[in-house]
Amino acid sequence: MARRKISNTLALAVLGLLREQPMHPYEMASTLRERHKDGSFKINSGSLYDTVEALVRHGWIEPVETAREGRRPERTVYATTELGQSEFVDWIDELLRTPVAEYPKFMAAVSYLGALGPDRAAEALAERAGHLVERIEETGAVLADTVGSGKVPRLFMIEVECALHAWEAELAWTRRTIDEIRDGSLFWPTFERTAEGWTWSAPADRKGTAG
Amino acid sequence: MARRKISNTLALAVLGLLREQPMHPYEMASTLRERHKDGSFKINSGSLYDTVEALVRHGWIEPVETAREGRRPERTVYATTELGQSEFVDWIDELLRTPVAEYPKFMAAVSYLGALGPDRAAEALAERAGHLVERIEETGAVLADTVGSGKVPRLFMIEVECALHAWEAELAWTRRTIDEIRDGSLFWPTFERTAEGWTWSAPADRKGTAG
DNA sequence: TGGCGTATAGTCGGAACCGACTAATAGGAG
DNA sequence: CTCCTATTAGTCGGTTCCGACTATACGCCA
Repeated sequence: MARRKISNTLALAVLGLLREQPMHPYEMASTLRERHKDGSFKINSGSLYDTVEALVRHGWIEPVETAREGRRPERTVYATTELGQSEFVDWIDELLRTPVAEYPKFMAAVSYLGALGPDRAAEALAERAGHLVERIEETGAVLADTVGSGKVPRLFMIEVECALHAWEAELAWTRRTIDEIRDGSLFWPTFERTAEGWTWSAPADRKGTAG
Repeated sequence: MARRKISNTLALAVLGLLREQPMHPYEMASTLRERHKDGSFKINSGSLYDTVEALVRHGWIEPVETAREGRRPERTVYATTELGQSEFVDWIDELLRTPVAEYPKFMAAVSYLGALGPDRAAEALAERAGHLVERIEETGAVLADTVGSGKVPRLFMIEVECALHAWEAELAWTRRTIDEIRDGSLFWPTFERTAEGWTWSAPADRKGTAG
């Protein structure tokens, strides 16, 4: 399976917007922010203009007008091509069907949870849990104010619900892990170097060896 | 809060490994794979060597030996410095405490779920659910074979449990959403351009408009 | 014994990404 | 009316990242 020509999902957002109307890049960025899509797409001016150029190179979008108001910088307005629209749909389809490996920073840190020792680890996770609660509340408020009040159809913000669900799961895992650390059910081994390699202390008289 | 000097978490993995023993980069990569840490860290030879160089530049690790066997390419063996070790712990602490925005591809695709239409969307999500089930089963088998059989302390693979939990949550959301699409409880509006902007069809006689 | 596949170890050039910067205008405070 | 800030619009250069590539050595089967 050949890799996609463009992999930055910001390009997906651009194609999605241009389905509605021709637009210039700056307007794309502000529209995405207005619609709270900046939680799903990393909007960065530099990347955005690079992405738009790449889309033009592949013939998925094309410039339709370059206007100038006063002596402000020129604005180039883009529109999608038919190729762009069909690629848009195919791309979404593929992204939905096939899970790909992601490498969240949190997972990396959890990998070395042991390095903090049980007390500091539990404390750090507790702080994270607090931040997650805030984030979940804020997101809930946003949903209430948009979908909840009927301003926006639910389908148009379904990804926010999805993210919310993911954070709730992370919060649940975090809390459970804090409890397991505190009540000792997550055993905390200690390392030691021996002649044959590494040894760690084990609960219930079990001894393990590696290397 | 100043940004970290090194942001690639692969550097974290390197620091973690060198805590045990001096090593050369190739060995780091194979050790990480052996320990199933390649699900939490994106291991890429190019990035790895770049990362190691960056760590040396910052004084977090240092070369301790350059050996050569036969006419094979030279191997440079590295060890951590004390600075490196303290940065390692601080970095983990920070990553655990502070959630940062991540932009998974799935979230991007879900943002434009509407573009597929209800039938294709449900079908695509169903395929994903199948892949997730496989992945969850495989991961469960790995855990059973390592932690379950007492070969490895649970703490050393805790991030695998964390990832498993996240996939299970994603699977649950995916299944729920498929159901909601199929039974019509996730209403699927249609767009139309009017003089004043955009209009979408709404359930129960409600009409929405956007600028 | 010669040829093929795999493991070892690392290099390199280009693509992608980022965020600080420029520069003009509009809007409000005093 | 002038100064200050926010908004609009986009540019640019440096860093990071990636994966295809090189090159040697080893095992094994025919």
